[in-house]
Amino acid sequence: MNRISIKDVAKEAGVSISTVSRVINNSAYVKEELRIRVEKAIKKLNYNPSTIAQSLRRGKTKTIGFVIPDITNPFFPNIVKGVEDYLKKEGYTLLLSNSDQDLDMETKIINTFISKHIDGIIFTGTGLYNPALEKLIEKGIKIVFLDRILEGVNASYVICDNQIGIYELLSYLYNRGNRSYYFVNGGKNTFSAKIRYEAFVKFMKEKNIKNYNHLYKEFSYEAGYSFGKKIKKLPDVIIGGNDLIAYGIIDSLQERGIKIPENVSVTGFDDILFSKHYKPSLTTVRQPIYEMGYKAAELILKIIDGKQKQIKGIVLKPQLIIRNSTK
Amino acid sequence: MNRISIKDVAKEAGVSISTVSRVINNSAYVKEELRIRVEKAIKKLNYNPSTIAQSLRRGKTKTIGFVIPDITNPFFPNIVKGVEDYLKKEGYTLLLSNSDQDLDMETKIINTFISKHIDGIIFTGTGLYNPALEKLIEKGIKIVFLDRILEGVNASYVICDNQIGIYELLSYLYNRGNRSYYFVNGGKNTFSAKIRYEAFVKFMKEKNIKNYNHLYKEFSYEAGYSFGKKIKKLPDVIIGGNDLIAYGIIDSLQERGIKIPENVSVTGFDDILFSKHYKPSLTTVRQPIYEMGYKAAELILKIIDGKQKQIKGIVLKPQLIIRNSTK
DNA sequence: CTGTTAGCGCGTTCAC
DNA sequence: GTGAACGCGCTAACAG
Repeated sequence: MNRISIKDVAKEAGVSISTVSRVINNSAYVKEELRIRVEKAIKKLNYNPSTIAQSLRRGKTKTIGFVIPDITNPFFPNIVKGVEDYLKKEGYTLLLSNSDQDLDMETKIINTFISKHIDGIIFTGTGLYNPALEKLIEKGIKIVFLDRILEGVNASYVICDNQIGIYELLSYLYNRGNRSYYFVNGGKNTFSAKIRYEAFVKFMKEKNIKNYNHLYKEFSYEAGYSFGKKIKKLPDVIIGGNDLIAYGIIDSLQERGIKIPENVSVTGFDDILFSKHYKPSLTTVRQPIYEMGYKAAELILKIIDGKQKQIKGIVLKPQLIIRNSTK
Repeated sequence: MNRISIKDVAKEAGVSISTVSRVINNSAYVKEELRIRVEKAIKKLNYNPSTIAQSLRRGKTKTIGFVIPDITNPFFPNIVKGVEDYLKKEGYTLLLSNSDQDLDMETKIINTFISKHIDGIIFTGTGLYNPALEKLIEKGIKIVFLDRILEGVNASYVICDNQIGIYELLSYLYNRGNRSYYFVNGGKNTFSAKIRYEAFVKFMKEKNIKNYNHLYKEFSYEAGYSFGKKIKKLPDVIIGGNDLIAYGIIDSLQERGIKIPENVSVTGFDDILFSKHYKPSLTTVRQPIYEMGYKAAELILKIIDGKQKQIKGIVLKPQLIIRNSTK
């Protein structure tokens, strides 16, 4: 249980602690001979510098907090991976925490992060405005919003262009002759659902389509499933707010003997891991999930390093993926 | 950018920093009046105690490191959730890191963890022996192995009883009249693959089955897919080393026009999220994934608190899940 | 080029 | 019951 400190190394090497510090950080020239002695001592004692002491001293922790709603939602692992990969590359540590879609938990996490002196935070919140965010800004902790923007909070963000995604999806379907649409969307107070809804309505107006419906439910398999169980009159296309919803719709319709895409087309949004293996494979809009995480990490570090002064929004392009759930 | 420290609070409240400290930690009685003044000051200044200063002082960080191979593998999100949920409940923080199945990365992570003074580590490694683990033990950092045991390392662990899982699966299949088996397994140097292989062979011997094959590949969809593309003579059952392998096998066989389970039964292991929605839905062995994480977190904290002195192995029971990919 | 020293924010004696 | 002072491990400024 004996933590080895810089003192022990100094003693072992017969130098002062500052010399050890210099060797560790390569912060000043140290005579070859001493450096070697220090390095040997470090090896011998199995010394690891204490990050927490360094952080206390430097006033920076090289740690980025990342708040996500739920890691078990298949959308997030890849985004986390993107964040982590970039941060690791830059010598930063990721502090990840699930908010479980709960505002209080979100607040708690933010406070923990503040206590832990994180240098910056990447925020994929529950979708509702959280006053704790002000505190963050007040303390000078940098923020990047990821996958959603929060009204009233003026901060940098990385999102995917949902409007274009919906537009391309609908254009494709429209050009193939589909004329009636049902949009089964995610939760009403989420950024993604709202923005997709807007893009949907805009397209309907643009093409002067009257035969359409829209419903806010939830971004889950079950939401899609329960919808598919009940729907009476089938439109040409059912748009799932995300892939999970589409899966649920497909399964419930198939159980009712309805054929996809022969009787009705079904689409998703996200292109998560299994969408290409679904039966039928899912026509959907691919978000560059990993890249979104990667870019967000890149952006937050830029802001922290002062290389990015103004607020910046990065908007990534989605990609229409045509598979076998549509005709 | 002005961090508020205990000093500021003390000044604001007109007391000494020790009094503030006592209020924060409830470590000694403080006169009602002062306590209230301190609490007011904390509120007013929006003060959060510095965890890193506390850690430095106390010599404990209330942080647990968790090494996993890859968060984008659908097996892991739930296990992470289990770990995180328990740790949060106990006021601990989780430090998660992906090793990307790379031994060097693993070592790097361990060193980072040591530098960060984690109090304990939950370890789901690449499967190969890592000398850096000795260092951990040497430093008195507690370890719990999760989902795998490492030969030669004497430490506590939480695993699922793979043998029973395989046994029950095979018994079921055998009792239904299946007599020839092909086991498409994960990577040769992983704990899970080895132990499942052993259980498989044991059963074959026990029932005196001669008509069986075994192959070490990889725990991935692609591994299963490439196998299914090539296999000539179909056995009664193809056992996938995990669900992903089974998915790949199913898809490739179906593409060849082979019907499942009519022409051949296919099984998996794990019961990840999509297995119940697969087509056909997958017969598999469910591991209590979330619970494994939860128990591991519970165990590591027990060890840290000194409530668990001896090395302890927790073995969770799997559950046979019969669905439509077998006959 | 190297050593001495102050202090980052906090908890914990030890006096009072 | 409360405050002053020390030190956790480290870096940065300063002195030599």
